[in-house]
Amino acid sequence: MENQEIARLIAETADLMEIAAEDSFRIRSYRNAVTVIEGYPERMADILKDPARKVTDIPGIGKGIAHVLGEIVERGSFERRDQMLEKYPPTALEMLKIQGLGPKSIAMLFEHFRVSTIDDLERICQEQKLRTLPRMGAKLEEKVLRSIAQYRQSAGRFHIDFADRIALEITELLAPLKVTPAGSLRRGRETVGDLDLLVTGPDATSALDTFTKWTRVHEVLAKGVNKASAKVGVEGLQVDVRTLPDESYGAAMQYFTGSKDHNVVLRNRALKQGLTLNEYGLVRLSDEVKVAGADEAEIYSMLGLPWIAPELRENHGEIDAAAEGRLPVLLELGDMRGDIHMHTRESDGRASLEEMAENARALGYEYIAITDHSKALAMANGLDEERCVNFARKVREMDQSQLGLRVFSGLECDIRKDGTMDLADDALAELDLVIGSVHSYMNMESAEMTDRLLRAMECPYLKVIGHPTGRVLLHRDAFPYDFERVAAEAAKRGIAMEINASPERLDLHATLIRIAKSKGCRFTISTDAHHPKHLSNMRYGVKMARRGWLESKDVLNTLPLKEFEQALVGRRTG
DNA sequence: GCCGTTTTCGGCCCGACTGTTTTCAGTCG
Repeated sequence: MENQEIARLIAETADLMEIAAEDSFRIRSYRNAVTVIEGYPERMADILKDPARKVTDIPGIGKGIAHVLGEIVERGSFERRDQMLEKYPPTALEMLKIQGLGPKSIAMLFEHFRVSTIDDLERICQEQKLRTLPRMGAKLEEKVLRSIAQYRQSAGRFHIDFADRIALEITELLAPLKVTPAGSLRRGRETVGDLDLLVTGPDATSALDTFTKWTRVHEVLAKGVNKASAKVGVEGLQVDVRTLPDESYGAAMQYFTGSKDHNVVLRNRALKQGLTLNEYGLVRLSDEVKVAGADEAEIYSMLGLPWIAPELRENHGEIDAAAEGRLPVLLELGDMRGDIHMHTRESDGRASLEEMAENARALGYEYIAITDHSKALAMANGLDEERCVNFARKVREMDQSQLGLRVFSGLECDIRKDGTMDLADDALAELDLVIGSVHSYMNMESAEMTDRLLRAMECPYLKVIGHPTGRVLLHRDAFPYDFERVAAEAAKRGIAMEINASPERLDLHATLIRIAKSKGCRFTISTDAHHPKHLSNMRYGVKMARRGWLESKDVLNTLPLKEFEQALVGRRTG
């Protein structure tokens, strides 16, 4: 049993305990254990097996959780979880994802109406019965119905890092066969509906057996000679594995990478040249001779095009651009020289400045900026003016030579409701880098939100707009505002737009990146890491930037240290 | 349930809003 899985079982139980109104501190301990276990570099199952070691030596794990771990590893569940599931059906957990409802309301709904599924909940709202419960009314019914619609829309889709992880696990499972993800994962879409994996190599057919017998496979949907489909993990991501002969590998990659729209245009182009393109190859119509198939680039080349990066294949002008030789030279992960949005224990991060720096250095960066939260985020223990100034001083006085890379003092400063910054100017002036972010009042009218952001940009110390649309993938939509106007103003003032690389956000997305670029904006790509392991999420931000047609020169944290400092760091009077 | 001890139990993060009230519980971040 993997740590992720163990953590999930405990987290679910904590949710159910909250609905059951159990002791909140006990629940917190469970939740704390979840984060510890998720982030722990060794498998809990292995530590439990080793008589020389004790899981209780891990901070956050005491006797109680140790017992729980033992039970989980032994039989896949534990006593309190079983008790909770007796009381509430597991579908009750789903309802926690609906905005406006918390554990108390869910418990009440269950008691009064036996509501335990999203469908039940929807019916109760439509029948206007929710409002008959104490402290609930028509507005809440509306809000819940809206949230249900959003929830349904995102159901069956998965974050990119999850799909990526599964793809990697299957690649390892099927080694030494060559496994390549195609589909939306290869194109770098921010969420993935199902995972397409192409497999080639000698004896590829046995790969289908290995795959369908894999312990993480939950349900086999179909299995033939060349293809198997299965739901993987309890999350139920559908994975399609196809085996292919070498000679059509390139054609299959091209075909299954998509997008559908890109492929339609490409096949039409082929037809005009007397060729037909399918998943087996590019074939000349006149004599049915296959002219390309093994190599993807060769297919594009035979169609008179340079190879087009998968991230661009959305039929958003990339085929014309390719034909006319004006494809961008896309940014690459290796171009990134720094990560300039991350948190430490000073606010809501999980590691120290030194730990973050050490891990960033291991990734080859030349510099980072530590940007903890400001005081408006009380729950995140945000910094007030005094702590902020002290932090800047501490960074200035630090002996950075030990760290092996340059650390900038920064802040992710809240943009308040009225567009003013959460901390006073004289405090912000002490910092190397100020990111301004919206974390509250996200349901403002578009015009109001536009004014708020324009006003924020009047602050002379603001250098970057953090996660500019506030979306949380599969959970919360972007807040509306006049993006073009804000982007134009940012460009004018030399304020960069952030591409937040967290797989939960990936904000900005491709369309807005292209709009912002057309307005003259420059960008930063950062992970918003709250833990050293999040630093590797940079690759998803880079994918998003590539989907937005960005080149290295568009992104400020590709610059070498000295130039980056000149471009973005330091005091400016406006 | 964990931690850190003043070794046997008390402390553990909180401010603000929202929708419902008519003084505040529940949700959110």
